[in-house]
Amino acid sequence: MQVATFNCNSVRRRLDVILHWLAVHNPDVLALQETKVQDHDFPEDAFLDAGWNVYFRGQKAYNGVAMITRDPVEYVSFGLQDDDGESASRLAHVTCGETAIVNTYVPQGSELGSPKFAFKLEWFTRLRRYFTERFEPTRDRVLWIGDLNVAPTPADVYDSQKVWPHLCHCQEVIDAFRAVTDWGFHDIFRKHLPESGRFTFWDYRLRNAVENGLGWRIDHVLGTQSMTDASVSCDIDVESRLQKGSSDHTFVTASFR
Amino acid sequence: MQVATFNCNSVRRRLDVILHWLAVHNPDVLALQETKVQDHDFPEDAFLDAGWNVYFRGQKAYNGVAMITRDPVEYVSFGLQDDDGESASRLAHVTCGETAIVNTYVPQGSELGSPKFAFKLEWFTRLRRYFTERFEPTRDRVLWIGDLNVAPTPADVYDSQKVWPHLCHCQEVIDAFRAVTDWGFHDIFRKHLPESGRFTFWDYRLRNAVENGLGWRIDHVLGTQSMTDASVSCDIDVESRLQKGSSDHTFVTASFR
DNA sequence: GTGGCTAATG
DNA sequence: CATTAGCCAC
Repeated sequence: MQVATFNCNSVRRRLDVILHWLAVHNPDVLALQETKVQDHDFPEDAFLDAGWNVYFRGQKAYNGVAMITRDPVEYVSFGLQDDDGESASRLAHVTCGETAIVNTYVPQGSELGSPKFAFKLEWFTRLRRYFTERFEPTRDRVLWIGDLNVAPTPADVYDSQKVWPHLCHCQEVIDAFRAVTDWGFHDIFRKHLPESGRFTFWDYRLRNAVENGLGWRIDHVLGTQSMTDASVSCDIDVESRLQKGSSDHTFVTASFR
Repeated sequence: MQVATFNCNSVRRRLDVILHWLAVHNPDVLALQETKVQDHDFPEDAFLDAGWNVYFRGQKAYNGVAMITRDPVEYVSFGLQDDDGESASRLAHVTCGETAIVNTYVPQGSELGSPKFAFKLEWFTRLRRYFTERFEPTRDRVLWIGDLNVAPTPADVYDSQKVWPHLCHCQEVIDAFRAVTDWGFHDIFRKHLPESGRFTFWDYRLRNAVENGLGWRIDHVLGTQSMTDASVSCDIDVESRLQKGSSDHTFVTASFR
């Protein structure tokens, strides 16, 4: 099984990029974040016409998640389900055979110490509860993927000391993230690619950020023990980020036995 | 000599289209309207690097004219010169050898009877004065080209009766336009292509307008008697309008002995 | 429909 | 730098 995640920064703007990537890589599941489109404007037919199944939930201008799958899924839901549906455009959950895949777009947090930052911290807490209430880490095959807006170690940022403390690289956020992983997630990406300098996001505002290594690893592939054991490789499609008309993030792929 | 006119609807958006067209057609002069760019943002280098000379005057968001020439010109000026420079982004005047070429982007007029409509009518009056003060129609080789925002005869609109009275096809505007041509301009386009249904502009908002013949002839090539006598052919590049990423107008070309 | 503008977000 | 929205013009 091959699973991928991509913060596409507008699914409409990135439609050709995504369809091309799907055609070349033919994954079982592609998880998208920041689709930035309301459901009635989602380019559903473009995916259906290319032979994919697509499940999505979005809102105007911000957020939005989608799952593109080769086979229809047995289960799909959106949101943390502890609210009135406000989180629907940040969490998509599908079941493919024995595997649950939870795709999240964790709030970015706006500014350290801001209300949105508090909301981000809470979001990790709510997400931990989401997992504890639904799964048993020693029993279930669970993948947590997506744009988690956290670079959890110094190896995950181009210059940890320089950026610290940052929205995605500060103690509070790392602790909040760790509180989720402590439930029972392992970093599948790091199992296969332990060296530093492997990034998944480069700010548009930094020119030649990719060439100069000015990136962040904030898009993740995490899994329970059984998923981690079953994983055989991970990869970042850096080339795609170098194309013009690309998202500021790129595709991260994981393969499983 | 080959001269062309093109309302490019943003020279920045249309840069590739224009450079490609220049490379293929290699005209002596290409007159552009609606460049929609301030001078400090005009893509001058792109034309210079391709071996062209370029003279331009624009403003923010609206209007803007440019002359692209194979050889440097002996004279260039902008505007009607009866104002504080407000008309500079609607009139470019160059001299190439014995020939004066005046490229205008006549005000569209917004709405029948509006202040902008009155401004349009005035503009033709001011333009007649521009010609009378500078040229002698029986002596001088003068070309008047550009987007004149007038379809002067029923043959110049897809359905004259249906659209009448329209900003670009009503008695007042036709009379104002005729007052200029009466000074001494002949319709060089019509000398070579007398049949109706030859259009240079198709509204973006009408789907398949070109295929359905829903166009207008509002981009013109007019000349004094000597220019008209020297003219050998005219052509509209309809194909260019059918490409995606095209302007709503297309290129009109005239060849001279 | 397709431009460009401003403003906000990231 | 690159999205979105809402505005305006043609």
